[in-house]
Amino acid sequence: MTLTAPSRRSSPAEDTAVVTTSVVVFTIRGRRLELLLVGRRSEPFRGYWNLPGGNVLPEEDLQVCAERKLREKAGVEGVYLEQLYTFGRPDRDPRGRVVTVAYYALVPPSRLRQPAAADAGMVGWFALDGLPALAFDHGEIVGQAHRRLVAKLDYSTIAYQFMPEAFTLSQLQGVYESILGEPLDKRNFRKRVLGLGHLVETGTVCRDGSHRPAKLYRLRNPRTVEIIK
Amino acid sequence: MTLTAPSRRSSPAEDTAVVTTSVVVFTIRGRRLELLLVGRRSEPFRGYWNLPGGNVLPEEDLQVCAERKLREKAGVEGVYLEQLYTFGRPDRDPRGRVVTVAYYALVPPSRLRQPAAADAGMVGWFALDGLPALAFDHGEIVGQAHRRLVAKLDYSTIAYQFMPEAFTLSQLQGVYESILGEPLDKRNFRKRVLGLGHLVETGTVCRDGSHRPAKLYRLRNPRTVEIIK
DNA sequence: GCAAAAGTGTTCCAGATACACCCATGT
DNA sequence: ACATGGGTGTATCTGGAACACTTTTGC
Repeated sequence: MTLTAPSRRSSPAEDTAVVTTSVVVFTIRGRRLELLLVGRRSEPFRGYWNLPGGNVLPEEDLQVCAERKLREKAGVEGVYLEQLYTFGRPDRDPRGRVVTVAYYALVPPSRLRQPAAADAGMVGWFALDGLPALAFDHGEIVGQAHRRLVAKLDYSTIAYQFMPEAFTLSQLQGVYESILGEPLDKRNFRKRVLGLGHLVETGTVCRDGSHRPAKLYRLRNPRTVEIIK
Repeated sequence: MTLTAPSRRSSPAEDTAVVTTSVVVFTIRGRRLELLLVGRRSEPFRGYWNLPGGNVLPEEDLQVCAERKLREKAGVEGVYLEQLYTFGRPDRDPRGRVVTVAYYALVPPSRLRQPAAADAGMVGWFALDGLPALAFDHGEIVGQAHRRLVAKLDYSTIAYQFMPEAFTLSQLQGVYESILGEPLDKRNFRKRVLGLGHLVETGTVCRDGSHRPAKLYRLRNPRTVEIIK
């Protein structure tokens, strides 16, 4: 039934697969939604880009594996990370059976290390609408991650995960507009977002140009994503 | 539960795992949401119930594996089946590293075979609020499946997947009430559901008691689940 | 004629949308 | 003084929620 009895599992390679995690790491830079890719240096798909990821270690939890990849490739920890979908087509990797548990992560641009590469290897940030050809089925994974992100925008507070500790309402609106790809009405946006009561004024302001300073806000409950409406 | 793990079959050399699928098979019988469980005849968790599922075959797609389990244990094909989440805690199976890709399925009660068991083995339908203790982390899987189902109820037409070809609005309302666990207003329900335009009258009626016959409806696009609003 | 479920409209309220001007600052 | 983004209120529309009686049938 669910599992073959241990006694019958004579050949150890039988019914096993390599399990990996891949992470779609999103950030927002310059009002554009971008994601992190890693250049492949070996076959298959040498010279292509793919998502950061790798094998799940024998005693490692799936989520922990994704966190590790995030640390190794993006150099960040403690950011929003959610399981997305599991990809397991038998032919998706020419080397053999590989089942990939995909995650997506949201990184505030303020948390990006300056050389985006943490460990060795070629890594780079790419605008979502301007991706190179991706290895394996990673294009499909990216598409699914983006759809999930857009869907969650309007029934949760997930967008706040792109924000630094303190931020202005205009910055927050910019994040929404970057993900949705369309402009929003300023007054309605502010009315709605303040009406939800998730934000509190810090009391400080942000002066960053020759114009009126903007009030800074912070989350009432940082680190939590709430379902709204 | 106190099983020793003498045959713990982690393969330290290779990062491989046994990959299985498990399926939370929902149906609605007698205005109650029920799901299919299989009795375990061997250790670990002998005598407990668990979800139908089993190893993914070497050349088998994950979804195809779930469909196969659905056929073997529930005796149904072609019903709604969606990937739910992947469970991979290193210690979730005392025999070794097992990564389970969980699915959930919705079966119209009209499609249930009379002896619910297709192949050999003890299987049974259980009301969601009255489940026995489940093996492994299957209780957690069921909880997540139920939450997903409830969430999808009000932004998709997923409930229709429980309906036979032709059905009355009262039957459809009963399905919603069973899943949500609360009564709905008849007029508002009918107004909303007819307003969406997914249903068409068949022209026939259903006489099933000493009262006015009910109009039968069918889906404009059966087999598809649409996102609403 | 009575029991039992089918069928049907209106009012009300809340949340979304559309829309334009003054404010505080740096140069 | 002027350029720049910050900040604010109202009228309207739309979709959801509350709510009770008539209709058709079987017995």
